[in-house]
Amino acid sequence: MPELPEVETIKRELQPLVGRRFRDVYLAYGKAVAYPSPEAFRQGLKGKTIEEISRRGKYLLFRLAGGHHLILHLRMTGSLLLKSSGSPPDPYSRSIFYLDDGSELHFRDPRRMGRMWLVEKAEKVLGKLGPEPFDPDFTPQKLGERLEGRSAPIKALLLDQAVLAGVGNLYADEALFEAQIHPLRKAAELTSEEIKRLYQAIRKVLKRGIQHRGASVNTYFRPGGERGKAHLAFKVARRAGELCPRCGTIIERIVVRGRGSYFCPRCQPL
DNA sequence: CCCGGAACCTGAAGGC
DNA sequence: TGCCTTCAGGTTCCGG
Repeated sequence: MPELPEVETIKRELQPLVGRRFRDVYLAYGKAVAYPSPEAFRQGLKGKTIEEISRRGKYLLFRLAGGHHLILHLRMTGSLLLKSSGSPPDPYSRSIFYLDDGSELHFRDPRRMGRMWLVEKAEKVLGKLGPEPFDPDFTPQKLGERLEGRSAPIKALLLDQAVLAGVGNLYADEALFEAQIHPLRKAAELTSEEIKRLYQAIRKVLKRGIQHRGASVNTYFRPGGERGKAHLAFKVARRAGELCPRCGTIIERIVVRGRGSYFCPRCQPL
């Protein structure tokens, strides 16, 4: 569930960790380490200082002194909680990073889907990602080029991280509603006017999500344990049966590529 | 290469 | 009260 606005919020709120050093790492769920082995991961982190914390798509990056990168992906239910030393244990804390000032960073993940990497070159993990929605080089024309010749539903391509990085199921629905485009429209058949609207809608809903510090629809928490408020501003996502805020029609739910997709059948005609 | 469906995971919620 | 089904969704894998 953490999408770009949630990961961006976490990145911003973890900035106090820059300059801290990893004292040790506890791994309760070895499979969460995607690369290298859990033991090499632990040994590789020990004693390393965090020089920078950044985000790319839905990935969180810790650049470490000496050139390595710790990369985390929270997938659906992951969250990172900053705690003081000796905090009561949480059964869903799959990893605990112990820092040199006594604080602890808990990787909490009920559904065990989150993954971690320790690599020299971040490109090894991030290589296939599409453009960042807020990159100045990302324009409506660039979005159009990436949709060219694609017959898949636009909703499916918005979720494809190789097309565009950072958009997930909730913000995809919000962006399509904002642009008044049906989720099942074939991408290649969108007009340049619609692509421009979609481009603007994507940036608008992501920006709004960041301003609200993320959407807490289920297990998303900010590093201090607080919830985000972005879901309160959602217009169609997860709102089947409610009324469209624009025209009053009942919001529908369909399945696109196995994902629940919410839209207004009147504002977003097929 | 492109597309769509299944699988990975587990807790919450709803039906009977 | 309890069992069963459905839903949730980011990513990867696989077959067509």
